Amino acid sequence: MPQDLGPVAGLVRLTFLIQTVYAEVGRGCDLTAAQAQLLCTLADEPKGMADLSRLLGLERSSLTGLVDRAEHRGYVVRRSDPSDRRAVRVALTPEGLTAVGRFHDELTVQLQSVLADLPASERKAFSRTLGKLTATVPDTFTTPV
Amino acid sequence: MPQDLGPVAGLVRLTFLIQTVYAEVGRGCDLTAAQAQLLCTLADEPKGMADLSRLLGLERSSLTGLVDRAEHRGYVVRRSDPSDRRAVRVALTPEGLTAVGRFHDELTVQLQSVLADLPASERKAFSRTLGKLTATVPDTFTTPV
DNA sequence: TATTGTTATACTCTATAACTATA
DNA sequence: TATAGTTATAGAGTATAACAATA
Repeated sequence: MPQDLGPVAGLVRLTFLIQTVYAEVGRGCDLTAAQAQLLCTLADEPKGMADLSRLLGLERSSLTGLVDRAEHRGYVVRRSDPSDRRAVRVALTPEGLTAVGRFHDELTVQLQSVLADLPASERKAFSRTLGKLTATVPDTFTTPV
Repeated sequence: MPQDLGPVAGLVRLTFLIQTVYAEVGRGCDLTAAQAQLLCTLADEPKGMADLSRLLGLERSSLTGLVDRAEHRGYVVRRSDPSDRRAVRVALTPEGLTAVGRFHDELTVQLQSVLADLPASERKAFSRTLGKLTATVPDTFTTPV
């Protein structure tokens, strides 16, 4: 019965489902969704506020508070950028790295279980299509270093 | 290059993409994402606060404020439930129906364009898989009456 | 002048806990 | 007692506008 609602409704429903899982896993790691996304974005390397603004799609002023709170919780630090005295580099602390590692692992488990009932061939085809659709989306789920 | 990140990363990226489109379309209709979801959930028929709480995955107390703001903007009204004097029925106003119609149409256009580059057969297979994955997700994107 | 980031402000969203009224 | 909904409170997220410092 829910099969023929069309791809658009399917996209909306899938997004709702993944958001819910994302938020639940975050809560289990004591992270809000926004914080988890921030930490994931920093998983590969430190970034400036302007980079983060572009990658996360947030205004720089919104980011100030987000980074403030993450810093206050000990997950990130602001470092000065030696090559530009206006800029800061936001980097994960060891605690931040641990948190994002846990988040990444648990989210992987949960999302794999969302896909678990699909036949392997269908999962593979689905994955390939996902890759096409998101080719231009910034990667906010890199495996932490 | 982004094709072989695996299905889990693909799901996260797709969700990020759809959320962004959802929020942008909402802004174009002067609706936040939460408000748009509320109105979409009411598109088929009025519902009580407890129903909405379950469908949207929000605490009833959170919903009070969400409905307050939507009511203040003229999109919904609270009506008393003749069969239970504790309960209210939240219903779309004509303005709310118009707003959700505009939102639904524009989101449909934008999401169709996300899928537009897929070959028809691939889009069909993708849609079918979406249906399977979201069979248990409450429908928050019914076509408005 | 343009860019980097912050501050000030306001609004929205959400949760927990305590409450009222009705079933 | 259990359920429907609200209030009080607090914290988080986000945007716009104005600003300071540096490029």
